[in-house]
Amino acid sequence: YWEAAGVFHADPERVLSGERQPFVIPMPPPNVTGRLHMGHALQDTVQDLLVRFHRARGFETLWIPGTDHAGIATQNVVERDLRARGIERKAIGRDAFLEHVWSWKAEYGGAILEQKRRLGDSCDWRFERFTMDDGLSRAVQHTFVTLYEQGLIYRGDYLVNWDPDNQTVLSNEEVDTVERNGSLWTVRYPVVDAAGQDTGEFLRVATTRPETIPADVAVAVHPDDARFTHLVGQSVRVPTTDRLVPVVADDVIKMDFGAGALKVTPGHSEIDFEIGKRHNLPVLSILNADGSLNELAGAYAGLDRFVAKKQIVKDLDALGLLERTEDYVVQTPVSSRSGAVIEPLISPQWYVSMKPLAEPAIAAVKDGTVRFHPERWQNEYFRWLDDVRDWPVSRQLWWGHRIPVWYPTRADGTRDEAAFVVSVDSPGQGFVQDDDTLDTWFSSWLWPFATLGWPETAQDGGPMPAMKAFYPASVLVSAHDILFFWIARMIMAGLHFTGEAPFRDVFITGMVKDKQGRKMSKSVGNGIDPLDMADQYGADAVRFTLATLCAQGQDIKLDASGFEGGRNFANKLWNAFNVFGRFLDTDDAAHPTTDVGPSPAPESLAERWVVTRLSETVTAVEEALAKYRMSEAAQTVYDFVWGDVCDWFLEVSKPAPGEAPDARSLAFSVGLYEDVLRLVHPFMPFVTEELWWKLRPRPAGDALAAAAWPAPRETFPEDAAAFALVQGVVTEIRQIRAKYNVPPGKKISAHLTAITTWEASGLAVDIGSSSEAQAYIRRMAGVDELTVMAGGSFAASATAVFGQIDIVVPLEGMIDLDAERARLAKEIDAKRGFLRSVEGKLSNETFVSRAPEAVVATERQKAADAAAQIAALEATLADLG
RNA sequence: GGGCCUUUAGCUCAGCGGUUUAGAGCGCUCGCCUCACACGCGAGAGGUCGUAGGUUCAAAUCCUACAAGGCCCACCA
Repeated sequence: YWEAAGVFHADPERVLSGERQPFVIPMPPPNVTGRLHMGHALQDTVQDLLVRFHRARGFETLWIPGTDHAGIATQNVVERDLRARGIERKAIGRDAFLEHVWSWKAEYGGAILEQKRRLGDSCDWRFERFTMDDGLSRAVQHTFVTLYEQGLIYRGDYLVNWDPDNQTVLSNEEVDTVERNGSLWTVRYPVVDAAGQDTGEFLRVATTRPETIPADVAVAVHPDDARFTHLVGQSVRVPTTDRLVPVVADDVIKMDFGAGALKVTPGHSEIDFEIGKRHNLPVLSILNADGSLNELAGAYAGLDRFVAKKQIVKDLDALGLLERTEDYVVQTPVSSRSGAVIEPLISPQWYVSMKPLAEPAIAAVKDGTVRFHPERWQNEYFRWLDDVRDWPVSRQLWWGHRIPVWYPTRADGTRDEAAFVVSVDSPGQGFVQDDDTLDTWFSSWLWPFATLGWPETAQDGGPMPAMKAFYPASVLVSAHDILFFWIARMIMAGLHFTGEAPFRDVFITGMVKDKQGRKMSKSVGNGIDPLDMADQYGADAVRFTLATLCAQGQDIKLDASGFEGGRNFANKLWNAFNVFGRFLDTDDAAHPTTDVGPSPAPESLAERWVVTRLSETVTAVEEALAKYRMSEAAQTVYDFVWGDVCDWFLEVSKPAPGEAPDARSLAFSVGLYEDVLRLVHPFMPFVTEELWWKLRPRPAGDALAAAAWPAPRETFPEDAAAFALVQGVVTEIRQIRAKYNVPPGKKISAHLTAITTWEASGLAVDIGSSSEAQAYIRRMAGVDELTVMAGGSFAASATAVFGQIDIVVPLEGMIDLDAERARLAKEIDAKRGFLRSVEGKLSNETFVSRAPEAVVATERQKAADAAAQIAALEATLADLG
């Protein structure tokens, strides 16, 4: 219904005309292969909460949905799928394979967004984008060419992280380091003289990777290491290959580690690569793309790297060159995708120069253009950007944006790699395109603006209307695991290509963990499926519970039973409606047939109290959401609905058994409940929408999802205080009843003597003359005979009379005059101290200028309240005197 | 090796630029199928705020050190 009515549509015109302010969230696009997990559910709950809240407040609100083509992940899924049907990717070739991927995408690619709709995500689905659709693809090509022209993309032979399983390069961020049990071998390298003869001396080298020995080009020692100074400049014989390599001195060598000497293998190790550059050493690469050894490895050629390792150790031992084998925990790099052990490998790849992009991105966060919530994540962000490395963007995959680089073909059919042309379209006949595709993040980093039409331009040459109206976005909601992959890069791309940061706020949610604090994962089987939970408890329950748990920045330990709380709350909301709703005239579809009319002004004490509480709650929720305190907002709503509306308002105002409410109070209840539904709707859209239609007959299209946030209502502080006093008296009497085991149905008599402090402290409540207050007390505390004496005596008591026994019980805490004076004096003292501190804060210029306005206003209010309370307390004390 | 986070009730956690009696949910105890709701109602028990110092009229909150647990980054072969 919502979607059919276009409730979630955002219209650029309303922003461009100045009619409305925009509020925009770009949804982090999930992988097309993905299935909704709890992390999505959490982030979507937060996003939808913010989106519905702003929509209700009159913002032109746009939540842009979409999916990511997810290069490696998708290629693997489809490849596996095909293999199960006996089809090999390489056998069918690139074009046929891509056709399979596209048809796979057509069939299954929409699943995750469907799942998000079940959660009630209020996206404008007309804006749905896919990172490989035409528009985004053009943006990607354009970006690559532009960066190349600006000198920010280059091709080079560098050591890359090679995944032999997927046979592609990975960025550093895609590589995890895990500890594995391995060995540290000490190997003897025979020292040779100038004539190439063994001197009989050995240089001992420690290594965890003996399979790379055939690629050694030197042995390095520390220049200050007296043990080896005589060897520097000499040569050693590389075991198993008998090549002669020099001994070099380099101060990165740690003298106290292993044997104090390092075998230098620039083709297969990062530090060695650096050492090699410093000493002008050649680079030997002995690995094939699939992880087997090549012909340079001599006898080991063709063996898999792990087999070769064992074989070489065995051979070294046989040659008498293996001195020692120790158990050793090896820090092993593995692919975060495939789990394969990563090999550092020399290979030609395309790189983006990151330093020039990083500098403006750092500045944008330093000067507050982009703000992180919680703030501490900016430190992580700076740490990464300060030390950012160039980004290898080419991937040896078929599924992705093909690199817009073209090579001329020579007469013999080979390509001239040196004469490449960088261009979106083919330069013409005789050119072939680079085989590689771009890293999947190379499209996602353009997401906030490429989804709005960038780099297309309007007729007048300016940005497209959607771009003009909805860029930059308001907030980005994500978890910290893609801070570097995505968030930082989006900020860089936004600033570089559009001149503006792509969003103002970044809200980083915690990660959802299992009950024991472990990451939820398929392999461990500890995941809780949000859709199962939605089936079991309802989507609203899932949403509300997640909002409740979404405290700023903390990871969330989730237990499936937690959703019961959300379910119970939804149920409470529903049942509360019945208290008055069952008195409405309805048709067969349970929809009201007559309108009870506009909500009348509050009359009774309870009505004036509840309206006041509503206003306070609305303000509190607004403040909490402005600060991204989701759990606090949810808690505030919960307390108001359950604690105030249900436990008190409905209990004191509902009709007695067998009676019906009068028309006026029914109209009041309907009006109040409408506001309650407006308030709860962003958290629980489904139940509230359903109930919305049960309150009044409404014209089609008058959906709650399109309705306004509760309008400010008049507040009645004195009545609110009076009602609070009634609550206090009721609670006191209930305690007495519980203490003396008075049966619940038994009516008792109560005699109250009001004490002066109530009056003097500004709460001028004369229960004795308020028949309303007395009625509430009778009803809520099970009292039939109630007598009240106002003022005069400071001894207050309630007398409970039941059966044959009379008991006189003092109302606790209200009798001892001296204690009362002391308490008052202490309270005045504390209040004065408090007032001093608030005034101090307010006179602090940095605080006043830097804190949000709402916070300063709250502080001023606190000061005013405190001053008033001090005056009241002093009056009371004087009165007691 | 650097950096960050956490430590508050039996459990999971709030507690925000220090100030009233440190809160919630779940669990627990007692009493209730009271005509919206037992997915509920009423009343309760339960806390040396990790430890030790310091600043302050005042500290769970700010500072220092320590302890325990977790996370991120980094080229000890």
